[in-house]
Amino acid sequence: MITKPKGCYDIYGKEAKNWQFLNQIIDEVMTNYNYNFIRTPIFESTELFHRGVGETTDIVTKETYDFIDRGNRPMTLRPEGTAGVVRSFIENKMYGENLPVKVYYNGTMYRYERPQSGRDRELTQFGVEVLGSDDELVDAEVISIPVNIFKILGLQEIKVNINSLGDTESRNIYREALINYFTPYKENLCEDCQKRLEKNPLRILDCKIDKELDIMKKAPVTIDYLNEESKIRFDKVKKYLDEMEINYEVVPTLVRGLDYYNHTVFEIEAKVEGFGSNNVLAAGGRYNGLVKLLGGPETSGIGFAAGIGRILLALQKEKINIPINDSVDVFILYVNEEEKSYSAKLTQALRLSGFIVETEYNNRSLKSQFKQADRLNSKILIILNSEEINNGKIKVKNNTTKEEKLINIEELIDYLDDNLFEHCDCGCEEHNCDC
RNA sequence: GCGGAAUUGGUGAAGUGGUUAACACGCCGGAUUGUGGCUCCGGUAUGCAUGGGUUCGAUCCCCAUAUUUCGCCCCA
Repeated sequence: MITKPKGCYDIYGKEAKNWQFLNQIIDEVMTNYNYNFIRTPIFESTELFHRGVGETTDIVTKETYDFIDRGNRPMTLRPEGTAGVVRSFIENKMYGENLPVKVYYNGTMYRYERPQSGRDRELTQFGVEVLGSDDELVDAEVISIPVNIFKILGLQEIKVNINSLGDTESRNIYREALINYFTPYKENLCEDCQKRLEKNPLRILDCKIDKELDIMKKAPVTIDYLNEESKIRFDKVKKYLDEMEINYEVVPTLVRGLDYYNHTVFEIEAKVEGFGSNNVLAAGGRYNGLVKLLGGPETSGIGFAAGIGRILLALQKEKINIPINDSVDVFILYVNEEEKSYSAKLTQALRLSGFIVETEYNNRSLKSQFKQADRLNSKILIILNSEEINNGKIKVKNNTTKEEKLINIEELIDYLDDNLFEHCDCGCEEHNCDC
């Protein structure tokens, strides 16, 4: 048997319905925020990701899907969404447009990692990028997007963590302070942290092994190293979040892995029991240096990305029922070939009239067709009979009330309207109107 | 890249070094020869992930591979 590649998943059945529902919410929310959809290639030149992320990190050296195309060009399946969007921004000279440019994407990303709960090799993320504004209001707005989406979905057990890394100057001073602080205690740190001390000292604060050490608790905190300007900036972001009535916690140990982040960073965690260790549903931050790094003009940027799979997992763990339509309006039953032909004609006509129509495809017994109609939650049954059809009649059954009627064929649409839609008393022709 | 656990029909699973691999759900058919969701009867695995090995014989023991799962590293 040929199996799917490691760390990839088939989405089908009920899960596909949940998936579509979530995507619909995302589209609606992004419309309200007036963000435009952007679609960029699933693979880009390898250099884009290497420059954006930094050559030496583990990410680039062992965690991307790289290949050489037939024209000998080094290519990489995109591991994240930001680099492609920023490339597009630069290449299409969007910096000449009305700024800021506000876009959102929703697509698959590829990371060559060891799969575990909440971490796949092919993952789907949606995310936003705002390019061309350094305003604190944008920071707050970007954080509010996933918060609002989760609120609409009904997720309760989530937590918003924010922090500020400050501008480049603050960040560098802080980094030095961390190295100076930890170096005398190097022997006390775990093996991994000893390596981190040189490679990525900010990450030491995140360490699961060393977090109980006293030296951790007294370690320098980002916020104390912000210069005056960065501090004022961060205060404004918090003020706007307060105005939006968004609950958050300032977590000084929250750092992002990559160098291009500055100022605001945030992540939203699922806190529901049993979620596992990969519990960050959405994460992002400000990256004012990235556009320039990738060859564009000095342009501020901020964005976040959220994993579709993890959000669905969180919904499942919180036992939130997603309202999906798993019923059909009409199921057409038949027995003989003449009736089957009529079914072909009728399904076509009803579907074009906007009804959800099912019929029998396996020539099963009438009894089985009734069972099948129930399995599909059919609201109306149409039982075809050659003799009745030839007399211009058709048999219909309301599967809720079990009331069965023989009606004239011309009356069918009216019958379906009456039985499928609740009519209001206002006399208008609309179904389910709000009056 | 490192470590632990798992892998039996469409599904949930029981089980054993030796002729026909429980049970349940589901599905199909029949009882009811054109009206179902209850009941009863019958049917339903190219055979226990794949490839090697040990053995007279392996689904069961050993090794490898694949996939899944839980952690570590990393987390864009």
